[in-house]
Amino acid sequence: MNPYIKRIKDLSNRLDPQILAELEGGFFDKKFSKESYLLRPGQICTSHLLVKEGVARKFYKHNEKEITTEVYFHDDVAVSLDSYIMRKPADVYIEALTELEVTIIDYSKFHKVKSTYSEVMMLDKMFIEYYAVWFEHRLKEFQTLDASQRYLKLLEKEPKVVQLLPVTIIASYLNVSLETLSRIRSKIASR
Amino acid sequence: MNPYIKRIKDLSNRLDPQILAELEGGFFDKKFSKESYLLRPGQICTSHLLVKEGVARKFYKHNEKEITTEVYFHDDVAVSLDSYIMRKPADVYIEALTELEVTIIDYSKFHKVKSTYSEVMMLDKMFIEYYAVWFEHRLKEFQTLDASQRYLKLLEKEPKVVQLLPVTIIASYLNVSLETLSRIRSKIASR
DNA sequence: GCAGAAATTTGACTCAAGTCAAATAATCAC
DNA sequence: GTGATTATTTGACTTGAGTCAAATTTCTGC
Repeated sequence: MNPYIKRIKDLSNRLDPQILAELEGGFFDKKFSKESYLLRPGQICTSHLLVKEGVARKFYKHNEKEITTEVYFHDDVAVSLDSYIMRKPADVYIEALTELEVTIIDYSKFHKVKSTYSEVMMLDKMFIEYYAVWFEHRLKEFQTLDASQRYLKLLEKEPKVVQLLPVTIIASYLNVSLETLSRIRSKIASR
Repeated sequence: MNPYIKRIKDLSNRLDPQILAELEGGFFDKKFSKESYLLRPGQICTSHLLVKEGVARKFYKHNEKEITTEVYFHDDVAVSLDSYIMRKPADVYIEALTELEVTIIDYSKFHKVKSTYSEVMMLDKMFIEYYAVWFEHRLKEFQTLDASQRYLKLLEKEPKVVQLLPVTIIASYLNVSLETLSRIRSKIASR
């Protein structure tokens, strides 16, 4: 696990029991079936979705083509930041790639607890910080690496994505065509 | 000005005078000469730099090539998020492109005020949220637009960048070669 | 186990954008 | 102003990655 995420988790676990109790009042669990959507364009994203079991992804459509921006596994948080923060309709889908179980952290309840306890506000801020830095790195990958380098980096940093997901989705995450990804893989295999 | 940034500014102005006074104790102004660096790789970024006068940019080097990630004008905040948040050595330069005057917001002082006043923590969080969403949009531009479309979008969203900066820097911001940018411009001019 | 569907690979061709080199144009120092 | 330096444009060529089409492999349900 990323050390910053680990720090956020540790701090969360050490919160005052009183606060934890209040927080959990705003959590509830929900199951989604494979291929169903947790969020669609046009909806406002009013919660954070903490993945308990299964795999999900976020993607958007551009000229009929799907572009996957994130893949979520156990303990990852799925959210359309843009929609959640700006309180405007989302332009992305969040989709269950398998049977999925999530904990839903509702905005309004969470917001109240944050305003009361600055420790919670701080944890929320740390989560966004992590997100911002993650985006910065991902942008850098697109600016500096070609298709095969991006694939190798993914293999190194997120092997689960490569192992568990179909080529279509891996390709859309790397922003290359199916065919190119297939060629990259065969070239690597033949080395 | 972006509406979310406007909201942050309005809220800042409406802070309790007591808080404002404490905050300003941690601010100080500094001048930089053209082509000097406000931050270099290896240094830890321990402050936010609020531009009062002049233009600056952030860039990194990749295989000898400079890649400009952001350009800062009056009222923009320059910071290496990665270094500032993770408290680790930066891998970017922040450079004065003109004579430059900035207000330096020191980490440790700012941190103290944030822990005391949750309104300030909240404003800081809003700033990061803005940053994260900005990065998300910029990433999307690289994933969906070709070189000329990126140029046209920059012209539309940040005309000052195109008007005030040399082609070298505009090209490195769009992540295209000098020559390609030059060809894009001549093609657009001849329409 | 087999037919049909879906996913993946391979081939042939195209094109956006890069590189290297040379030519202009703009800017600066004196 | 003039020559020198720097910035920008133009030309010729190369290449990474896309598209469309066909072949092959893998996965289904029955």
